[in-house]
Amino acid sequence: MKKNCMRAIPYPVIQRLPVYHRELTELASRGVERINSAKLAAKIGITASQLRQDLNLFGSFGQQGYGYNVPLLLVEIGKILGLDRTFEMVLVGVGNLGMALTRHPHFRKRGFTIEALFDVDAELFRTDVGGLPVRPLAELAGYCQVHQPDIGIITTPEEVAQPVADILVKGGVSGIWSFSSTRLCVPENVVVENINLIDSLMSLGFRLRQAQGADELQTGQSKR
Amino acid sequence: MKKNCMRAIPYPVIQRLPVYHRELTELASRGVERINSAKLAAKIGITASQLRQDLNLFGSFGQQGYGYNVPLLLVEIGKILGLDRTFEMVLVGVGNLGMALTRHPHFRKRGFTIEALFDVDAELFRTDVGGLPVRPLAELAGYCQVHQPDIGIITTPEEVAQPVADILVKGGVSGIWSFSSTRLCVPENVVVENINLIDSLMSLGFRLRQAQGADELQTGQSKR
DNA sequence: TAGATTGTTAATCGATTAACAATC
DNA sequence: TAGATTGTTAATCGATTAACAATC
Repeated sequence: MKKNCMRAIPYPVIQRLPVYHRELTELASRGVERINSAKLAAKIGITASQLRQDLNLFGSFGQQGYGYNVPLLLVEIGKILGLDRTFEMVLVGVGNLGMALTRHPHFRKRGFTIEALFDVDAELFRTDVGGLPVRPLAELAGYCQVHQPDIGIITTPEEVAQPVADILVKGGVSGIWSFSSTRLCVPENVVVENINLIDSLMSLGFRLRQAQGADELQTGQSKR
Repeated sequence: MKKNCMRAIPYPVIQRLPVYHRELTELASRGVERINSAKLAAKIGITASQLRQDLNLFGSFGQQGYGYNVPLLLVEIGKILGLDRTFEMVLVGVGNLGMALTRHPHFRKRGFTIEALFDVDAELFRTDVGGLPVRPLAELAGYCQVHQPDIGIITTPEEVAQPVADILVKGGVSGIWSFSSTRLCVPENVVVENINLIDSLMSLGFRLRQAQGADELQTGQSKR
């Protein structure tokens, strides 16, 4: 019983979908057949209301008085997430992080495969990362024309993130997974997902201080 | 003119603070002396209202009719983010990602320094990553007692993320920067910042499909 | 002073939570 | 059938945006 015309899904919901998928995978692997929203939500750390609200954006997968069938719900969420297809990716910037991502085995398992690597450093052209040759950046545009990758991964230095994004966009990728701090300018039909390590660390630093500040207040050692 | 007692800062605000800091750093480096909320907000891609609202959670840093003094605001936000201090970190799990993070030069620049590396793989004990020796995991607890690191970085396989977190918590870290998918159970005084690469990629995949679905609708090629 | 722009209050919007009728 | 639990509507909460008086 699919929902109508798929209105835009709120970003917070999108972020929870992989979490649901992982939890259900775990349950299914343990042979659990059936679960209700209260228990599943508790495992994830959200309310049952929110879980049901989220699922019902996509359809009605449960049954009153019974709950949800684990394997069935797992399949449905997999479909929603597009795990029934594969995404071809190219990676630009074969530094430490780029290499680590290339060698990361988990992406392929979920249907995200890195098909080609690009860099400007001629030293790297001889090397081989995770079984893939490193190609000159100059070949990126041509490669995209021929192979039509879905996603471009940007792990370059800041200064070239935007120009690389431009090449990828011209090359026709539909999505960019960027690890740079630069807010990329791309046409609105291109989706950008950003992972910003420094920002994440700075947020952590802030919250750390805040927590410690709170501790101090509790122990009566406020700074003011 | 500092704000009173620092109520809990909403997480969305915390996430924007590093963005403000970066943009101001850029402006300052170009020698810009003064900026108003409208222009700064436009650069970042938010509303002027939001920017002013955010800043005023921490104090009044601007001046009516003038705007904000760039170097001054930069310093203030640096203080808010705790960039006037350093955070000592230990990293557990010296795989591809762990090594990449260790060699990443930007963290140190912002006051986040990785002081020690731990792993279970005896092969690694001989190697040296970014000038640091890799120590046996068994030494982690002892190391924490002696050196009192602020933050523990977890880049281990999923299965050991929680046990490692437990050791770190016992060792007295105030924050954990985790790259695992496991939702870590820690006492509430310990702050966890999670970066989940697979989830991020799956979100991107979903949005990609959604965007492509929308395109199809536009061109009249809906699937139903 | 007049113009610009903040700090801050009020209005809107969206997401989360609560409640409950529908129904398996 | 009676009990359980969903799907869904209504209420609440929080964050964003708009508006404007204060003021440099």
